[in-house]
Amino acid sequence: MKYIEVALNLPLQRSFQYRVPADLATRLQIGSRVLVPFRNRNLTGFVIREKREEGGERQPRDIIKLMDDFPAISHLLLRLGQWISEYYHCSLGQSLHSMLPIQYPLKNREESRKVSCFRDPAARKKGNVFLLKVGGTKEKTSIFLSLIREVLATERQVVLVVPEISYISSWHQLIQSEYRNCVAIFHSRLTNRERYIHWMRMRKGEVHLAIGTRCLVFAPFPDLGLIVLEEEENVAYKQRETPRYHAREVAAKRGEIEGFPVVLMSQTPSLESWARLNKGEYLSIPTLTTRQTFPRVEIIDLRREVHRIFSAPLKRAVKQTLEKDELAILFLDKRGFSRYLFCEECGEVLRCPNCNIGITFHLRGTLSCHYCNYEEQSPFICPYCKGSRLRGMGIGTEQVEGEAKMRFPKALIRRADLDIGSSSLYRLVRDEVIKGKIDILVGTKLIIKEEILREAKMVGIILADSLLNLPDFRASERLFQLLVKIKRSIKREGRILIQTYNPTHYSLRCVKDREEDFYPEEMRAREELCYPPHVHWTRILLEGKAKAKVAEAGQRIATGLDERGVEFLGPSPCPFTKIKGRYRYQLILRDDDPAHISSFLKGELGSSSRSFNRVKVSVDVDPQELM
DNA sequence: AGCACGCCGACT
DNA sequence: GTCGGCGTGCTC
Repeated sequence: MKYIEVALNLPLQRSFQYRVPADLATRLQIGSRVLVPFRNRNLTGFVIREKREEGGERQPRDIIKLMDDFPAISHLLLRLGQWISEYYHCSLGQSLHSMLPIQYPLKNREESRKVSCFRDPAARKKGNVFLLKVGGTKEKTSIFLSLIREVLATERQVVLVVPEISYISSWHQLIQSEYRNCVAIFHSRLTNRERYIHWMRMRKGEVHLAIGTRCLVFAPFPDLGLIVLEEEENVAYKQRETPRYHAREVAAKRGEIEGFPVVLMSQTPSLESWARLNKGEYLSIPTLTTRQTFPRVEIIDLRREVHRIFSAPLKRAVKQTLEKDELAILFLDKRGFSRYLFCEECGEVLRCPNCNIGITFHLRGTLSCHYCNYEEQSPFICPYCKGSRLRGMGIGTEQVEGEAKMRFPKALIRRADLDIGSSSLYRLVRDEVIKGKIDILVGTKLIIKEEILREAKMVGIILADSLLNLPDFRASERLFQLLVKIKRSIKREGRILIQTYNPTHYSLRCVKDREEDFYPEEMRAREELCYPPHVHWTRILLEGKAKAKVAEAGQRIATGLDERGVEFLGPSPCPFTKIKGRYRYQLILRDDDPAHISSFLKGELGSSSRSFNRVKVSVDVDPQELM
């Protein structure tokens, strides 16, 4: 091998050619990581092709060194990377780079038995995706254990992917008892060294099981036999930076390439997965429909209540819960005391100077922006008209906490939201909950986790409308999923009280009465408006400091889309029009033909993006967030 | 993505 | 007269 093509972690469609010095030629393979000179700096890249002779008119530069003792990426993972770069419209270098979150050189210390990472999957049957609708935690864990027993018996390895780090420890404990010391853990908060150790144990086949977050779909196991995703509908499975992949889609593709099944577990599948199951693209795994008694769900019509935070029924329910010395949870997805300050004299709302959105009032006497963390002292007079009648509008968790303290002075009340900060504080609250030290827990989505919910006897949703009225077509689905999760996780004889101004909404009705009615009804609503999963969406997000330029870039893209006959919406300002000083516009491509879209993105956008001066263009395929 | 190059406006 | 913003082009 004299010449090679190298994919670099740059937003460039092309790869680059280098010459391989003779002493390295024998050790270098497709998928090897190399250090190469690039302009005036050195970059690591992946060997994606061999070349017998140089293609260009000028002599390519030499590679500097081979990073590892063995190829970091198998040819099967390389194929997966190619699929990611095509489907999610990023460069191959970018997708390969995100598959290997290791900086250290990979050393093959003891000259181990040659691990075959390069087996031929052709003989294997096609990978299939199964949707497993689970009723409760016990059912979920028992099915999972029997699945892995089956696969491990065939000497192949198993990966369990969870949405976030906090889910890992309970699974680990569950598995430890049966599979001591043969489980790898993988997530972004490991140290470089830990990550290296776990990665190597997987790669060498020293462990047969791994639990971790999103990036574990790239686990380097030599002979992977199963990927299980827990809570497949969770938004955290979508990566927010390039490559903006969805772990569910990547897992399914890897299963197809390597010939193993993928199991999606959920109590409330995403509408996407439900639709695929109905079309026969996914298969279902029959479950032991153990009909268990569920907590009672009560919907409280706030229009008929005097108090907005503690309606009469909610107050009674909390009181009863405290009398029985049980835990009550009060949920509201807004931090702070008041959501914004409003001047009753001139009508102005105090806004964040960087983000142009209402700035949240906190009891510590500050106004803080929840998007950019800008903070200032809360003024006593209106900065616009010097009036003195500033009023807080909208409720936040601090206000709920305050009200609760006033009404239940003897209760031990804790608030848990991002304002109490780090994960160590979360663990503290969790441990207090488990030890039964807390009477009332007030919090945001941060506390909607099984390990906390299962200790609760009562959950009060302070204002369901705050989730329902978000400018996102998935708002109904997300609310439904959240409520069902609460319903399945808290104590059986428990109660859920949902306060709302919209008591007849189908998300609420279905949680209360017949859960299975939700999917067809939501599906109809989506079809009418051409929303996913009926069509695929691709979002083009434009960001820049000069508003006019951002809008202009949007217009130019719109013109290009028109010329190619791509069906799209926009350009329009995003619901959050300005974040961290940057104006934001978006276009939604909703063409049914992915070829249309990809030819546009590759051609028009790829070549002309540099002329969109000072405007950052990003493409998000199957977006999960449209704010 | 970076970074160099080259073009026009306001300043030690 | 130059410093430096910003648009453009290139990277084996």
